[in-house]
Amino acid sequence: MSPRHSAAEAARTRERIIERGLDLASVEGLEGLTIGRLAAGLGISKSGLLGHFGTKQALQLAALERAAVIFNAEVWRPAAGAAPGLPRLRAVCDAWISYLTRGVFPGGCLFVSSTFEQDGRSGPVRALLQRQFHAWNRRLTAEVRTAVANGGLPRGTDPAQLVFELYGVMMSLNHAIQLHGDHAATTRATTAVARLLPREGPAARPAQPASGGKLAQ
Amino acid sequence: MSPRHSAAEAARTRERIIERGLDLASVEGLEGLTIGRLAAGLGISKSGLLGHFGTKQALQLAALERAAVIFNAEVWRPAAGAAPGLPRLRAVCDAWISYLTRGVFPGGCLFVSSTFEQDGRSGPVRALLQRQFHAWNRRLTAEVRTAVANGGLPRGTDPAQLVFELYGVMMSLNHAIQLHGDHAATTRATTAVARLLPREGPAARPAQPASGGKLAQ
DNA sequence: ATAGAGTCCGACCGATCGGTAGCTATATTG
DNA sequence: CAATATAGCTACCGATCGGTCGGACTCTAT
Repeated sequence: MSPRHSAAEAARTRERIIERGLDLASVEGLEGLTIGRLAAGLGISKSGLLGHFGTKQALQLAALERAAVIFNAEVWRPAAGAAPGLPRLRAVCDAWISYLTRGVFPGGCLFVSSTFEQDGRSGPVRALLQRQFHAWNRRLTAEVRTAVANGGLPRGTDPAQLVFELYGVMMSLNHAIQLHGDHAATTRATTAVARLLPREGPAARPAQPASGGKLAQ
Repeated sequence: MSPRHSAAEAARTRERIIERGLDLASVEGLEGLTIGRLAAGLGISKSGLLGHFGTKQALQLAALERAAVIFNAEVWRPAAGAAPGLPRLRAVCDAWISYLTRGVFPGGCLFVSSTFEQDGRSGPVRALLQRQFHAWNRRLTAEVRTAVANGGLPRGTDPAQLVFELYGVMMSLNHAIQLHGDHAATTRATTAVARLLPREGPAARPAQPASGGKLAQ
């Protein structure tokens, strides 16, 4: 059969560990990602697994880095082709909602669950999470500023405020899907985003506080 | 000294366990609420602690019930005196924001952290969380309906949509405070709520998508 | 052909997990 | 005062935690 101790296979083993680890972590949390269970699920030994990372913490960090790659591919890349400013912002939100609705991670967005698990602690894992959120924050904020600059959003818009509210929509969506299995929340998230990112004409939409009835598809 | 084995003292011991357990759980999560650490922190033995609850799960459930009492006292009761409908809704949101900002639980709102920890699992703890969220949901939704009925909110308002968005604001606030220590988020949450719950005249406020500049104090 | 590097394993470590058994000390009840 | 109930203790259980160690094995470089 295939060689089981070659260098090429080792890289693939590392991949398998991280991929499976992501699924496990999104359900059980970064702390619940235990080496024994992960190894058993992969059919390898604990020491064989740990040989690739050294410590559990290194494994957690590797999982978070990989999660960022996936998030980027799922949420940012599909929107990268859109025009800078409001159109791209809307594309990002569409992809973001789709990413949460499809359940790319079985236990919900790994960053959301990890955040609420790691806040109140300290150490490299929490520090990495902070940096990752900060980076995503800056990307979104910059895009909002672009939208304001080229007229997509009204001049008085506060970028940090808008990003704060967009985060809220996505967290509420993640919560509704994961705890209640409520898929109607996808529509609500879409509606909320549509109200936060109005159609091109700044004065075109009266923007009811919570638009009911038929949704804005 | 004080008797150490009386029935009256036992009730107080139980109280101490739950109170300390709440603090621990809000930081470490409901799973990280381990019997050994909790007992050590209280200066009692594991078996002495477990005698009050029987199992860890019973302790978790007791902690959640108590958390609901505290949440109720912090968020609902201060607003109960306000006029039904929009005024009470605004009072609830004010109290809610204050509750999150003051850090009543050191690790952030216990329900928020527990939710993201327990989703993807099953069992009585998750079931209780679902029921508690559901109950709070119904309370908020009913209040929104009242506000619509007595003219505080525009007629087309979708209660579930509005509650969904309010949840998002609070989760985003909890996230910003706990992960980033960002207290400017309190102002942003207030701004977001002010836009979701407009002043009495339904057509009085143009409702910019993300009000910048001076905040609505 | 042989030496070295790297992969993976089984066995094991001390610590901690949730939980149990049996006991002592106290409070309450008669 | 005697009997009962119970709060809390020490000591312990099997399971699992993250992690270490030495060796078996495969590949690669010389």
